[in-house]
Amino acid sequence: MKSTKPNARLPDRKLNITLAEVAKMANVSQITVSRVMRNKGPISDETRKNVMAIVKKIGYVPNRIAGSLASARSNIIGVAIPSLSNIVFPEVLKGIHAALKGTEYQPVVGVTDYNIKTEEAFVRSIMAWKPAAMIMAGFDHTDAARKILLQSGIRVAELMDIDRKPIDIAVGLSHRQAGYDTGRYLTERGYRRFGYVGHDWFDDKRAKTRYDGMCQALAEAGLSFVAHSQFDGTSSMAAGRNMTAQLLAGKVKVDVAVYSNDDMAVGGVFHCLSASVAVREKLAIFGFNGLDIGAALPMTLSTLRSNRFLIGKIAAEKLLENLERRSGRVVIDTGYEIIVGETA
Amino acid sequence: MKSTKPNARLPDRKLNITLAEVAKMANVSQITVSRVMRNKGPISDETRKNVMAIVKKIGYVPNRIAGSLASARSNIIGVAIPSLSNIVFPEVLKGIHAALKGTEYQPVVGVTDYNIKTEEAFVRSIMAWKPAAMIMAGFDHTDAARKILLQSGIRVAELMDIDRKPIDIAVGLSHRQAGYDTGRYLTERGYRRFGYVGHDWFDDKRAKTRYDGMCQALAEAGLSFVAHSQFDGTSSMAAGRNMTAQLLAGKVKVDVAVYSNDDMAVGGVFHCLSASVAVREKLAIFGFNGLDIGAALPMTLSTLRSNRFLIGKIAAEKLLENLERRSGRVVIDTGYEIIVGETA
DNA sequence: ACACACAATGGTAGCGCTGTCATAATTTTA
DNA sequence: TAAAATTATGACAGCGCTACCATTGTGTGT
Repeated sequence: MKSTKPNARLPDRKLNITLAEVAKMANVSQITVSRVMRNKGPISDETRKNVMAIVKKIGYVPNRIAGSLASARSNIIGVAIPSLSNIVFPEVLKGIHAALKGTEYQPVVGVTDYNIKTEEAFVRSIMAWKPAAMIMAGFDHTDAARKILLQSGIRVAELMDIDRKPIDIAVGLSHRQAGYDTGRYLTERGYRRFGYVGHDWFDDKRAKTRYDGMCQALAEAGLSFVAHSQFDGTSSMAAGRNMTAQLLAGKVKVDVAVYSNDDMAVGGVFHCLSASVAVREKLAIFGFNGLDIGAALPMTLSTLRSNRFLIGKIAAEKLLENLERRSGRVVIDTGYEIIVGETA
Repeated sequence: MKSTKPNARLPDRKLNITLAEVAKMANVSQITVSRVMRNKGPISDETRKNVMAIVKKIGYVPNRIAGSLASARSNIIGVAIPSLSNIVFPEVLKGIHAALKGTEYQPVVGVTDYNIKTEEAFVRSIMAWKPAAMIMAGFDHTDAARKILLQSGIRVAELMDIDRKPIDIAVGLSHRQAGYDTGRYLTERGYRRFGYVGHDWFDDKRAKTRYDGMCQALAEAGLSFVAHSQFDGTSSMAAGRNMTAQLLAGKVKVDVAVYSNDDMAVGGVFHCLSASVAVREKLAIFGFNGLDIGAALPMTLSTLRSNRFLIGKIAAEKLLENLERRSGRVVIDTGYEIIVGETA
């Protein structure tokens, strides 16, 4: 025994109870125990009861690694999300967990930090576990990652928007349409001098798509954004506050500010509250996402609800519904809804 | 060939490239390829280059399931958290991901919905994957779960507080002490008539512990809470708003409200803003957690920073530092810090 | 009474990899 | 220059389970 080696195999390998031992104790074959554990194939009630009694007694836990190797399938579902900081993604995760609860499937989450190279590494690493399916939040992948996903043959759901062509399944909403509807809503309410308060579009292409949609709606009304205040980083309430201050300090006067999302918009409300700018009378505010905080604010936030929980839930359900990849692509629109609040 | 069987084994099993094929193509043995892939053992530069070229060429991805079975160890780290709704837990997850980034380990997250039976089911299910370690957010487990964790022999980190005795490693802060310090801070600032605004303690024992700590500090100053407004559910800004309204509507007048956490406290600030109650002059507000929103508010929130990210990060680092369970228990205090804001 | 279905069980051969030990070729040391 | 150490590689036997096929017994229809 070399003392330099930190560990030979598992500590006290013998402690691991195996199928074979259960089988011996129950006086049946291994395959019978296997069938009992998996509830598969015909087993007499008596045999089942005997086997289960022994399983309980000695605390046998099947080794899924061995099982997966033998059956060439695992109960793992890979989930790649860009960030955990933006509350939106934990909510998607919640939906996924909700759909997977009670099933045998386990989500394995990778955080990509908005980096498609990191995402590719995650995809590679998870593929080594022969996952049953994959969920990707977003449509930006490296060519290599896309190829791996395509060739794997397993189902792949790409979440958040439906404005781009998916590998297999897309679940989300049309951000272009959402932006367009936001523009329509605000022009119909009589706003004319539009300002945009946003965050970095590089990592958040969807914010850009919404912006484009809004521009279209404004153009149709003979309008356009007259001022921009864009933060060079990820969205946050603090950024929303600062960028709003900047927008209002500019020479061009605006009567409504459209924000890249609710975090930024809430920051805008906070700025107005502390700078005594009358929200709506002096500056109307419109967000995106429909976070809970919007409804708790001193004045409820006008925004557009994206159904993040639903996106995750439906995606996972759709995957489980049919784990074999079918021929055509599937696009599921989870929709959205304008929340008429007091700020716009 | 029976057409009733949906699939024999994996669809097109032949497409799965194995070690053996790489070995054959490279004219070396399987074990040599294995060593190249794992960067383990002595391999000549030439062999390595040859093998890697073929791996790249045919897109070989090692099957970790087979590897784990053979080596009796996996790179999975189980993570049990009670919820994804409370932003605190995604932040812990962030810390865990940060620590695991660049290592071979993959966290597998289970959400328990504050239910220890659900937690136990997750522990069982994850144990079937022979995880390298476990991270549990919280100390409440069923006896069965505790037994499984104890007997597994793997390292187990229990997060969030250090007021209770851990199975193996505890990482967090003393909520009792944090509560006590909150009490001291506020009494020293001259507040005398204390109100408590909280949420359900059943799922959140730590909130109760903080409350107890505060009571002790108040008692030492000859004081005590004169009013309570407790919400029968999980914390939220909306609940904080309503409960604050209720507190102020009560007969007993208070000059400071201590909240069970920042979500509730922010709700309190919102109520004051919309009901024109002068924060601090009429009602001082103190939270717990130190969320980002507190700093973005029209008036910065006085609160106590718990280092959630750090808790997750340190826990994961500590586990990796030594994956064999040692003799004694380890307790790591990640500390906290009172944030002196404008609300108290 | 006989073929035929079907329920209940078992034998066997892997799944794709890694641990262990063995071997051959080289270099270093005394 | 022989012996020891080191480097580079390979053979082989599993890891613990499940797919596949085979085998036995029991009831059913005609």
